[in-house]
Amino acid sequence: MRRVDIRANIKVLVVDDNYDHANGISELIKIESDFEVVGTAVNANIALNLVKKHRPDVVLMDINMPDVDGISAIQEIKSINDKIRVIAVTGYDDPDLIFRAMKVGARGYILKTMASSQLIYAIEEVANGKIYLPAILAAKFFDHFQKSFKEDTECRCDDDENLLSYLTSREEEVLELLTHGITYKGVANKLFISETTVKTHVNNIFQKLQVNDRTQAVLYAINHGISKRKKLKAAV
Amino acid sequence: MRRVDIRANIKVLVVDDNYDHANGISELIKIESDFEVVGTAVNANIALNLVKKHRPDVVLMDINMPDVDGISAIQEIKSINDKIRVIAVTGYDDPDLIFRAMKVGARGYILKTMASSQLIYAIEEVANGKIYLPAILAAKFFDHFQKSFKEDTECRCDDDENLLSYLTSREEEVLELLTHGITYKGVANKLFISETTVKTHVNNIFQKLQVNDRTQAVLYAINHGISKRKKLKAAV
DNA sequence: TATGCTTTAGACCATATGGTCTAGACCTGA
DNA sequence: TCAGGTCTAGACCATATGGTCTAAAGCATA
Repeated sequence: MRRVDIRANIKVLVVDDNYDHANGISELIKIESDFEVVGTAVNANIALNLVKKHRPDVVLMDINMPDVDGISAIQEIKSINDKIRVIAVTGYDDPDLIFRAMKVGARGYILKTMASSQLIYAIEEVANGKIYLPAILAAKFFDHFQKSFKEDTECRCDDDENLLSYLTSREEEVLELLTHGITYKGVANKLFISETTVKTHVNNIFQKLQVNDRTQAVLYAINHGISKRKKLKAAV
Repeated sequence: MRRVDIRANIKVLVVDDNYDHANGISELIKIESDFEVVGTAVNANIALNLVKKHRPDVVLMDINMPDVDGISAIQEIKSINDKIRVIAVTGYDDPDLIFRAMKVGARGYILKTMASSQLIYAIEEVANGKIYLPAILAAKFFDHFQKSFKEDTECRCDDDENLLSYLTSREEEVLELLTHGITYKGVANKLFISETTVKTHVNNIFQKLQVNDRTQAVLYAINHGISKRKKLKAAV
């Protein structure tokens, strides 16, 4: 398949709440590329209708900083048809904005200040299944991405060296069962030991985790990852 | 500052559990670039020591698929000095592996099958604060990234069976406090109501959630996202 | 106005839970 | 062999928790 064929087939929808901007971008695309502009929209509703009607390959979605609905609009477009590629267009290179746009499914992020040739290139790349995220923006995205996980792990795992590590294997077993919400009697039956033994274990667990009751112990276990999958399974 | 100056200043540490690979890569870097290879390591411990000793700008970290410790190794290096840039080197382009490597702080991801010129380029880019993630890998990364968030929102909200919706707002409030692991007395104080009222609410909660004790109720609340519901409600 | 739901709160009782102590059996590493 | 940790399990006691019932006050709405 020749390059020209691919280009010619790309259907683009332009969304920008500023009517002049929307038209300007449309014109620019028509002049500087072979893409087919299937429509321009000045708000999310029109955009959604046009998406349903024309099934564009790529949507250029303006996301204004103050009125952040562009993010939700991306989400809605993706929910109509997940295969439609969305490129976020904005004047802001705020890391969190980039992060949120990519999170909800944008495949590209371009600044309005960038050259028009970049826009054309971005559309082509994204239409071909690639990600368009210029170096500076990629760096900001990953900074934010990594920071968000760092905070996550810091407060969950390596904070106080995870008190869970002080538990013996038997105690872990008991605590694991408690996280299913079963009683001492239930634990005793499951482990084939007496109820008083369970109580002994549980008291030791409380000591080690520095908590006062089973609920707190269970919460500690879940928050400090006795097993991340168990958290999801956790009965009831 | 001239380009050559920058290149000459880049200190690289090579980590690969295969001794020959590690040396091979080191030699390659020495021959094909002006970077300074400050050491090669065949395991995480040696790597960490060399990191402390030489403070490299960039660490090329081999992460084997079966023995995924490379991920933890990246984490440890970042905890020693967050400014050190790590590039993950591996034979696998598994989306989850890419995701996890970037998550813990890798600034680049390169496949062993890629050309040596790419490796040199990657080191330079990353040393200069950029992200190195080839188009194909970026696409895989973002697919995984976006999917993980999609599942998150889907599995929590779409079960309209969510018994939490039957709770009154006061009951939700009580349950929310229970998820912090506090006692009836504590809840009573926080809400300025009597302990017996709390008990009444709690009993009603048990009925509605079809559980038998507070632990199960708390587990239900967590697994069915009591906090997320609030956010959604507030938004509407 | 009447009905129903929510929030409040009490009584009464049974049992589960938690705190503390002691102690035997078993295993392991010094 | 001995010390120390783990797992087991009992006693005893205080209190927190849960089950059930009743009921008043406030509020919405049909």
